[in-house]
Amino acid sequence: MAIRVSIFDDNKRLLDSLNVLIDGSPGFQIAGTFINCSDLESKIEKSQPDVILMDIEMPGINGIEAVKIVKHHFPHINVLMQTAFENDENVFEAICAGASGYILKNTPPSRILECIVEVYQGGSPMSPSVARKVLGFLQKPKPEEAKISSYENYNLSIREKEVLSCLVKGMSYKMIADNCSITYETVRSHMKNIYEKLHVASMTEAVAKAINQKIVM
Amino acid sequence: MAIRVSIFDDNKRLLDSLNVLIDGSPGFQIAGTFINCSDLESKIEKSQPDVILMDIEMPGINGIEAVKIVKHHFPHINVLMQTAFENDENVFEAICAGASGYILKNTPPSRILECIVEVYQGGSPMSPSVARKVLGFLQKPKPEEAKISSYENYNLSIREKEVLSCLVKGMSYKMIADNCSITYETVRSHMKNIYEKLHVASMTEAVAKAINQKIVM
DNA sequence: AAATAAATCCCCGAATTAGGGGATTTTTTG
DNA sequence: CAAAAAATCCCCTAATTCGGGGATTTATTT
Repeated sequence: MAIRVSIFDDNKRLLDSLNVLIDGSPGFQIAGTFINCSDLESKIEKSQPDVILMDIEMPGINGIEAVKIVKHHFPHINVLMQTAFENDENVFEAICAGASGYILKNTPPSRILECIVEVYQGGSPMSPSVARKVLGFLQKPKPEEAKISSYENYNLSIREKEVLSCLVKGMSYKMIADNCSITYETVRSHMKNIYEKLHVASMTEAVAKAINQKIVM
Repeated sequence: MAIRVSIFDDNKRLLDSLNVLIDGSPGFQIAGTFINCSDLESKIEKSQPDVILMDIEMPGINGIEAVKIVKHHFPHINVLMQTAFENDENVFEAICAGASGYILKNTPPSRILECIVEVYQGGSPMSPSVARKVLGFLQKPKPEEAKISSYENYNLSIREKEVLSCLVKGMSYKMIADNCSITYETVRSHMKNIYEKLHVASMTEAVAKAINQKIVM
């Protein structure tokens, strides 16, 4: 049984050549070709595709919005994104939106067919340069965390961090005192030091800074 | 100039066949073949590879540990991981460790050569099924966030959100009143409503919840 | 048109926090 | 070992926040 493919691309010429390519290849069948995403759901319901080939740059509803809609209403349909430009935000957003693959428009026709099959089989073909960006998203978080904890080291003492984390949980001085088995006055003392080290002057500021700067987890 | 490739694989037979494949292909050159990662740094220094083909499952230092060492001492060398099993943890860890590509052992020889070139050129070739897992890592966090903002909709009014965001910035009631051009008492009134909607009873709790639940940005 | 929600304002008293002073005892470290 | 840092405790006053009451004027929705 042939893989049914619907294509969304505002470039009429490209749309046609993809149509010819896919429909003319054994094992593939064009379910529908569309130059925009208006009335997207009915277009999909009528064409009943197994795989959608989606251009990112489109007037009106763009490819990323479209993927969100598709995955929301037809989660079983796998979407292969196609783009001329590979900028970080687009790649990231498309993936988060639920795209199953991401290839560049300069991908050779034979490879496009392979990618459609791979997507259909549950894989996620990506152009190597796109894949590198994707790996970057996963690898980045590491150094950032390192930066935060090394760059802005407020060098709070262990007790101070403990008190601060109690504060973030919403405890009052009294509760913190109880929790840490120290007196109210000691809590106050720690708080004063925390304020000085964090350069803040209120509980709320301290909490906000503690969370945002990931001083406490 | 040929791409210099070093291979690490504990399977002697596979190592030999990869050696023959790569060294026998134009544009490629074997820099070294090794059945384990002991004394890794000197092995790399002596062989001077452009790309490393690294098996994950190895006795002693495994492939993931090895990547970490490689990327730490020779960040310019791109590592292509190769594995028989594609379990989530390995994929994730290898990527975080700094691997540039990740292919399965059943990848056909011609494709392996392509992948080496892609890695060498700064791309990140991945077997489609691996890529799908990688996308999964990025897509997972989303639904959580979506849950938080849709599931737990505290339906704060616009003014309440405004007040809350001032609070998160560390403002006092007075400052908020000034900032929003309302009286101190109105701020209090909003705060009471916020506390009720958020199910909290102090500024600190409100701030912590606002940040953690991403109610304000 | 009536009901609901949002936004605004007011008062009181009790509780909590902030800022300014201290001081003592452990640890840690040069 | 001496100096520095961390952790503990205390008092006073001023400022701020919290939990109860209210009330009025706009939107918004039904």
